[in-house]
Amino acid sequence: MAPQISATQSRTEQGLLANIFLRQDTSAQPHMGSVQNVSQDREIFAEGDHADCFFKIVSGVVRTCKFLADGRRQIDAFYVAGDIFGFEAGEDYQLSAEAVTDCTLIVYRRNKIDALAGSDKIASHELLAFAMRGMARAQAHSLLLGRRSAMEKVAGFLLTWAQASANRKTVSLAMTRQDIGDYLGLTIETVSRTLSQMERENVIDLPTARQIRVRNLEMLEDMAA
Amino acid sequence: MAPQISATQSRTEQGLLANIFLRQDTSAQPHMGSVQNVSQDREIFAEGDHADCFFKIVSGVVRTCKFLADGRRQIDAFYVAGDIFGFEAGEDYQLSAEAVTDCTLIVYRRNKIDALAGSDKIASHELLAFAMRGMARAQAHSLLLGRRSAMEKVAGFLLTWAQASANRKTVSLAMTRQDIGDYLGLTIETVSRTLSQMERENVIDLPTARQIRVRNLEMLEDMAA
DNA sequence: CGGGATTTTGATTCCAATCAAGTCCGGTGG
DNA sequence: CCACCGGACTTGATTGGAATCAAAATCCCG
Repeated sequence: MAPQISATQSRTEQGLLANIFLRQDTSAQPHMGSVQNVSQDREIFAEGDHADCFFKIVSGVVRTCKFLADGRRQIDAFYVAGDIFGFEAGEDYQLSAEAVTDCTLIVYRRNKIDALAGSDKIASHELLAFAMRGMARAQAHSLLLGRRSAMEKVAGFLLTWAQASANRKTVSLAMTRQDIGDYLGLTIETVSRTLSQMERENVIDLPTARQIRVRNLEMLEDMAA
Repeated sequence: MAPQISATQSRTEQGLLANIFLRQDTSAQPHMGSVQNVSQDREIFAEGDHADCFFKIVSGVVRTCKFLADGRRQIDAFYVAGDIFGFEAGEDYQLSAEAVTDCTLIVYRRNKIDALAGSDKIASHELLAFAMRGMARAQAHSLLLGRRSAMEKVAGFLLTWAQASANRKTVSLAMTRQDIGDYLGLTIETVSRTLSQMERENVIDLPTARQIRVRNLEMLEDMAA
């Protein structure tokens, strides 16, 4: 199976990085990255596993998360088509990764990276840019979690997805309320109530639970504070 | 606002600094980094400033933070001697940086980095490692903020500093309760109450407000969940 | 010492969690 | 096609933990 990446490739920062690894990858060099399908809710890797691979998403949505002793789950990030995840500083994965939806992934062996980073000027530069943007993403998440109301968190979350969405008016959420709650540090009930309240205030429409139409973007931005 | 640095020294740094950037620097290359002193609570750079410099701490503590419209402040990170901060992916700083204590910093011009990253294998490799560690740090902060009790947050915070501290038994906090609260998403009252409760439970001693002696590390680790 | 900032402690309020029913699909089989 | 099932979601009532409001105690630093 030949990686079908062109459709999502041009997307954002990570597309740049992908160019490095994938520019010669049509099907002639399967060792550069093999394709793997993962079905919904399946684990891709677990916290503590040896991090010998990293992944690029062709299609689908992935979450990375940690599980606490008492069963609580915290989601660190969601990744969509074009994004790279599982790229670790140390030997082992610090987080687990799971498929939010059925996914198609390209798997890369990690050992190639060190070689590339040292030998290829452009590659090393873009690797650095990728890591820096990962840092910025994690920082943005921290800022979304600290001392903010449920309304501000949910509004911020929706804005992120609205911005990523091609059509800014309607956002399709691949994840459940539980996923959103575990990402924002809220319960499913609070997420649901907050969305309902936004609907009552004519900021959004909820045609279905997973479809969100932004009626008043400006008001939504104000809510995110 | 421009970096208001009560500054003076401009000697070359001699080895305290990033081994990568300066490993060949004995005294022959003063252009590599100048030294600056910043006094307590002074701003080092502001969110939105053009990010033409980054910094390495020789001594003192620095916080990076964001200010919300209503005056709330969120601290993203604390940096101590040896740490590098202000290293940005984009053109501008995403956060402000302020001196928690009087600080001595080494200032690097950012444009040198792109050159280094491309031309020097070892430098580019270590730059990448730095960025990846920054990502891991930001992720750890997110995990500390999401759906955790005040007790868990404060315990986690203390553990971080206890681990960094040479003598693990006594932690000297450079920052105020307000700083800790703004880092953990708690009020000063809650931070104070939580520390008091830990003292009542014989987990820590508080000889002074800023000195914390860990009496029962294991219990503290349990509290961090 | 003295005075202001920082920290601690106390009383009350409020937002989100928890507990508890419902409701709404989306799929499946009769 | 439709009735039913089960999971996901919404809504309601109550509780609980941290915020807020308020005041006292302590620590610096001159």
